Amino acid sequence: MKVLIVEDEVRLADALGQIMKEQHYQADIVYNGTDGLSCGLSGEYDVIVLDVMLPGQNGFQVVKKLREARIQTPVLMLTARDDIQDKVTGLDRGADDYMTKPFISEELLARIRALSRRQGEVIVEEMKFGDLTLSLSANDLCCGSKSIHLGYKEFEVLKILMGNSGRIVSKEALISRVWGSDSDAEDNNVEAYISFLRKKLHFVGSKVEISTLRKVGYRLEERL
Amino acid sequence: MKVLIVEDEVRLADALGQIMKEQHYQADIVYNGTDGLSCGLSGEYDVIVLDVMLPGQNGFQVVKKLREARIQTPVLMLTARDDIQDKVTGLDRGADDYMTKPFISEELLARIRALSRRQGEVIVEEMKFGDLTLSLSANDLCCGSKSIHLGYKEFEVLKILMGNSGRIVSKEALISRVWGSDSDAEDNNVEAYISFLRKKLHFVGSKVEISTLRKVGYRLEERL
DNA sequence: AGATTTCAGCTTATTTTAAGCTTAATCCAT
DNA sequence: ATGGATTAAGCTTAAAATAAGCTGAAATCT
Repeated sequence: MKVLIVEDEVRLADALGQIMKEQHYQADIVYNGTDGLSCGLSGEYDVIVLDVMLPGQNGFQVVKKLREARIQTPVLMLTARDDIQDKVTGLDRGADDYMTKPFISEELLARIRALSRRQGEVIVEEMKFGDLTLSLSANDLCCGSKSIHLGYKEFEVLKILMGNSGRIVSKEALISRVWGSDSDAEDNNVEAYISFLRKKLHFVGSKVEISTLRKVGYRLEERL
Repeated sequence: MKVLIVEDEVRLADALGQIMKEQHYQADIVYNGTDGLSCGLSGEYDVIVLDVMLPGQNGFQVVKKLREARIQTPVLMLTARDDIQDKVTGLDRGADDYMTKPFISEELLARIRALSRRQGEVIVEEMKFGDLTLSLSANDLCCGSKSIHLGYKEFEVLKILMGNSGRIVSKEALISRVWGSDSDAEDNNVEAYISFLRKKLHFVGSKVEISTLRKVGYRLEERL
C-alpha cells in the first residue's frame, strides 16, 4: 500500500508519515502542491492525503488537475476549517473524502482504509440512454456504428444529463457540477455546450435529443 | 411541498425563496421570529428553514415554542457560526437538522429532501384536480389524451389554484406568489393569465373550470 | 491544435400593456 | 318595487416589449 502525503506543515507531515510507517504503509511526503501534483500524476499511489492550504497550488487545484488528467487515485482532503463551502468545492473537484484538522490517527486510518477499499469496486465503463452509449474511459459518444469524441466539458455535461435519465437538470446544477460551485460561469456557457452536444448528437444520428424547458432546465428525451 | 423560510437578511431570504421556486416548492418567507412562529403554528408546512439570529425572538425560542405547541414540522436551523454549543442547543430545543452558513443550494436541497422524506412524504411529481393532471416536472397540463404545455407563469397560477383545491384564491395572493410580494403587477395581469388558462383548459377538453367570485377571487370547480 | 470562453445578432417564447368589450352591481327616478 | 342609466369589475385580444435561449465566429486559453 502506497500513500502520498501532501502537507506543508512539516511537523504534521512527519506525524502522518510516522502513522503510515506503523501500519507498514509506504508513504512519500512532499511539502507543496506542485510536487504533490507531479507525484500524483505518476498514478502509483493507492491513496493521496492532500492538505487544502498549500504553498504554490492549493489542494483544490491539485485534485482538479489530477482528475483532468484522468488520475483516479482516491484523494482524502485535509483542512483546518470546517467550512462547508470548502468541502463542497473539494468534492466537486474530485476529492473522495474530506477530513478537518485536528483529527486522531484512528480516524485517518479508517478513512484511508475505506478509500483504498473503494478502489476495488467495479468501475462502470459506459453509460447508456436510448440509442446512445457514452464511453466513460474514452470520452466517446457512440450511436450505432458512428462515434465521436467529446471534450471534457461536453462529456461532463452529457454524463450528468444521462445520469438523470429523463429528469430535468437546471443550468445552475450543471454549472456547479461541471464548472465548480464557486465558478463564475454564466448561463451562456451552458447554452454553448448544449449547442455543441446537439450538433454531435445529430452527427451520430441519434434519436435522443436535449429538450429545453424554459426557465427550468434541460433533459434528455428520445424521439420516436 | 410547502417550505417556510424565516430569515432576516433579505438578500439571503430572497435567494432561498428563489431556490425553492426552482424546485417548484412553494415557499413563504417571513423576516422575524414572531412572524415565523405564527406561520409555523399553522402547521401547513412540510419543512421550516429557520435562522438562529433573528430580530424579536431568536430561532431557538421559536423552535421551542413550536414544539411546546405540538407542531412537529421538521425544522432546519441556519447559523453563521459553526458553534457546537449552538448546534446542541438547537437540537435540544427540537430542531431536526442544522446547517452553517455559507452553504450551497445543493446541500440545502439535499437536507430539505432528507427532512421531508423523514416525514414519510413522497415528493410529488404531479398534481391532480378533477380530470386534470399537472405534470410538475414538464410543466404540462393533461386531460385524457390531450396535453398542452404551460408557460412559467401560467403553470404557477394553475399550480396554486390546484394546490387550494376548490378554495378561493384572491388576485392579491396570486400576485404575491407568482409575481413576488414586492412586485407592481396589476390585477389585469392576473386576469390575462386566467384567460390564457381558461383557453387551455378548454383546449384539452377538461370539465374543470376557473370560476370567478367578483371582488373575492378565483377557484377551480368541476362542471358536471 | 484543440478546448473553452465570449460576444453579438438572431429566433422564439413569455410577459406586459392597453383598448374595447361583457357582465354584474348600484343608483335613482318612477 | 321596477327598470333603465351609471359605474365598477372582470374578460379578451392583439400588439408591443421583454426575456430566454440558440448559434456562429472570433478571441483566448492550455
